[in-house]
Amino acid sequence: MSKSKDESKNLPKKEKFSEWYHELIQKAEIMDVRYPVKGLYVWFPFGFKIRKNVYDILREIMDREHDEVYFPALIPETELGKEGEHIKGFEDEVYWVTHGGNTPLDIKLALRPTSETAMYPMFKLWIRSHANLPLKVYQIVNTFRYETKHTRPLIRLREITSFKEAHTVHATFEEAEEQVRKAVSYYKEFYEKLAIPCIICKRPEWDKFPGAVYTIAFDTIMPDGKTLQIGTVHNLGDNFAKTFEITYETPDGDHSFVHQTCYGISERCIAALISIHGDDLGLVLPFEVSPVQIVIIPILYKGKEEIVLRFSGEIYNEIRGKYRVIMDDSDERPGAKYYNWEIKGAAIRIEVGPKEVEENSVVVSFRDERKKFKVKRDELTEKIDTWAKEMRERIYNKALEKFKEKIKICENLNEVKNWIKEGVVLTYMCDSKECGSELDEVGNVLGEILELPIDVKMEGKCVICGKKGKLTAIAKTY
RNA sequence: GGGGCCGUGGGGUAGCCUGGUGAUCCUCCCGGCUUUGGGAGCCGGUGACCCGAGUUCAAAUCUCGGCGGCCCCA
Repeated sequence: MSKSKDESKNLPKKEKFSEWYHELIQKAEIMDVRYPVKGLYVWFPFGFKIRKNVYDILREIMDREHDEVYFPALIPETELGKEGEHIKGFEDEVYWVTHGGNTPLDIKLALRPTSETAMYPMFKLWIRSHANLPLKVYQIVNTFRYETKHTRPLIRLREITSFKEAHTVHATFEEAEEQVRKAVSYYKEFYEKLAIPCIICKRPEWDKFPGAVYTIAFDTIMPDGKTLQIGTVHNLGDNFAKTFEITYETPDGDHSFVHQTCYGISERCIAALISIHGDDLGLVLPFEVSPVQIVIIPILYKGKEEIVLRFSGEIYNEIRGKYRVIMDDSDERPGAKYYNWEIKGAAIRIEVGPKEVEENSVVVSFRDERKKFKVKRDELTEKIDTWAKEMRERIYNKALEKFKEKIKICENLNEVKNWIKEGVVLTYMCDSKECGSELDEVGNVLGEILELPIDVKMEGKCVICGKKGKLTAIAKTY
């Protein structure tokens, strides 16, 4: 085996995160990056299966109290421009449809950068009385943003293909507040299932969603120490209600503006999934979302093919109804198959050779640990659920360890400036604008911490002025 | 926002400076033989100079523009 052969087959090491990510996306057949338009990528069948498994979880959570809907992708300029702050936040990155065939359109149509302005004129028609409230809907759609910065598959896209956006409407601000709390707990549950540790914080005033009263965001920490925003929850107050004249009749016959929230998660959740758990050999996925939960590899010695295939076939038939399982009886050597399924994150590998047939056992290996051990044939099926659960816990704990290593509590500005190059800074910040913008020049102020998977004191002295401050995260961001 | 580098079979590359040979090597892929417990071997095969304009007898190579990609700094 020559060195050059090795290099052309292997992934770059994960320490070179940017290269690793770029190649893994292709080698694991998640996305084809060769589509000839900047910022647009193609989902391969395998990648799309990951997407389906992940979004099935998200959908299950949403379906508990939201109805799924679909609003059009085109928004008339007249609606998009109604909310002043909102349009200011997006106008530089809107794609416009200006012609129907060769005929210029009277009113230009925007490809949705997000759907508030598509939905809310309709909400005005839907909502008439307090009996119509609350309204809770979601949709999973593509959205378009003309990104001028460096685009990256799943992370910075011109077409976001998988934006789950929920929109709710309530009678009062307090009810909207309650919905925000629920949304945060839903997203927490979602990311726990994906074994992704998150920082939950309240975005500073200058970084909130355009048109919102406030924004709560989920960020995770990528292997290079930069953070990735992977979910947002906005309390819109009655800002949009006033713009779009969404009112309801109260029980005593008055008319009031509604209060709204919206919250979203995009395919960045899959970027996080891949980046946080993957290793030098490829994808590592929690059992629940892996497209190949179990792969059976028969080891076919000459003359023994038949007994080995029969034995592994029986196992395959026994578990295939319950799990996503593949029997790899292709004409490759076992070692090559191991590598191929490791890059794709097959969670459990079962090896069956002549020895196992004789002993009535199998050899099992978990993708995250890569040790091999023997299991009795009859005990195999009943153990899978337990293994899956333990694997998710191991993966989460490992992710949490790495997460902790990249966070540091900084006592002074110098420490902040040094650590920002390595990872996420936690420090204390007062609510004055001056201190905020001073810190925002060092890194991006993610905001006041609401929740963290590690124990830290929530209040302290502002790192700039020394007055009373709150625990705040600062980081380089994607 | 500013700067730099690059575009050659499906993937990775040599060739470009100094224009002219049958465009190099690895991998993938296809067919055959053989083999199978961590990327086997041998034989045979398919497949490429980003697009457009220009210079020239002649362009992968030089010039300009477009499109696309990568990296660094703010």
